[in-house]
Amino acid sequence: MPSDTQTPSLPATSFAVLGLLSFRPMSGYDLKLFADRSIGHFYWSPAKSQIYAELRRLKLAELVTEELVEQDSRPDKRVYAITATGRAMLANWVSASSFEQDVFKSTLMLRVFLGRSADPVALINLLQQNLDFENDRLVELRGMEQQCLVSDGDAMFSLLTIRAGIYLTQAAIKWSEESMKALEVHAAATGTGSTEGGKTQ
Amino acid sequence: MPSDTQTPSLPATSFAVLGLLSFRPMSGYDLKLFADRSIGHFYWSPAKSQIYAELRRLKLAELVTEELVEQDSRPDKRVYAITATGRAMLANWVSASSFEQDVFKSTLMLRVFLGRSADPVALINLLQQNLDFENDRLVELRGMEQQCLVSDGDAMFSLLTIRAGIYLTQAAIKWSEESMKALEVHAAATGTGSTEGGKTQ
DNA sequence: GTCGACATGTAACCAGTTACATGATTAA
DNA sequence: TTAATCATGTAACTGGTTACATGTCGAC
Repeated sequence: MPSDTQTPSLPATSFAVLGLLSFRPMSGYDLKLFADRSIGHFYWSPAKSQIYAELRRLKLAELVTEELVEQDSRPDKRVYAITATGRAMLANWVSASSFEQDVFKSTLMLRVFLGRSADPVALINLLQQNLDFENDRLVELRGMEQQCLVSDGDAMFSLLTIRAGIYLTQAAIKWSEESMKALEVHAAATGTGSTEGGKTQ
Repeated sequence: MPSDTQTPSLPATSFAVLGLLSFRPMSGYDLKLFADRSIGHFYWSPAKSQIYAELRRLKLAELVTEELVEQDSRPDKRVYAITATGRAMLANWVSASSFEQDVFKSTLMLRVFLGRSADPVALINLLQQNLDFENDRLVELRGMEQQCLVSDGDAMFSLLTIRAGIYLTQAAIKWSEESMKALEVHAAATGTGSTEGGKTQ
């Protein structure tokens, strides 16, 4: 029936915001906090300026309603709630029959690819930084995984995305370790780096 | 010595192009082809319009030189070559002491996170699509890995980035399979999908 | 003569970020 | 009074994409 009455084709970001509002009505401020600690962990966190922009757009498209809530112990705020149309649009987008390619860009990988133009030791340092970072991230994700496991109810979908983060992080850790080893062998073989003289800066 | 005589702070894309030119001089057209089959496999492939734009920028910054090459069997072309300054800038960027966060955005993960708003069966189909895609990709990467292993010389850095792709893809495959299973159990438990009546569209 | 590879670009647009700007309320 | 949290936005910019536009040359 609805076929293409309208397909303004909103970007994924809009659906991210709309999707968060499907959990409960929120203000832009709340949304930013909620986004950072939910989809922020696997996807990304839009800047607050963008969240406010998305809310205006969603309101214009009548996918959410805006209500001015006056508070006495805090500044007034605008609370947004998803509409029936919004829920329908959301369900439609989430259950789409095909999906966009992932976007993945790693300047670390680019640097490694261009490694012949670099000091191997510097590259090893970068990989160590990355390893530390990914290890921390893994601990954090493990904590979140536990929280999901003890909670009941809707936690399943969160759990799945956390698991994605865990597997991806494990892969990154494995890669960093392996690459560091390879570069150490390479540095030793070509005699670059620490064995060499000064060259501090 | 050079400290900060200039740090125009070019984006990673500029260094990607500059880095490719460090292998050999190329035209914009060549660069696009080369990018797609090198950094395109792990990082991303800039649109050709952007490559030409980057070349203009790099030329302006005197990191590359432009030479008009007249051809008789083909249209004339502009061939770009990295300069000494360019090589220095590149080496500096590649061996930086810190690096930018990876950019990773997956609308599939977003959809899974918002899965409670969707038909589980549709979600399972999406995961199956993803699984097929990642499996193909893994085969492709394995092929590239073999090519690196049989070739000698500079192949090491390529090999490392291919391995990154392999580990990441394996993680994605594991996740897709696991998530599909979880969603099937969920669909069966809540009685959504195939057991239900019509609801074709 | 027209198709495909080679070759280079422009214009319009859009998603998204950072920095800036404002202001209420409360607790220290 | 001053800092922190709550709260909402604007302006300027940039990185990047798609669609469009143009043209050479060789092969069929």
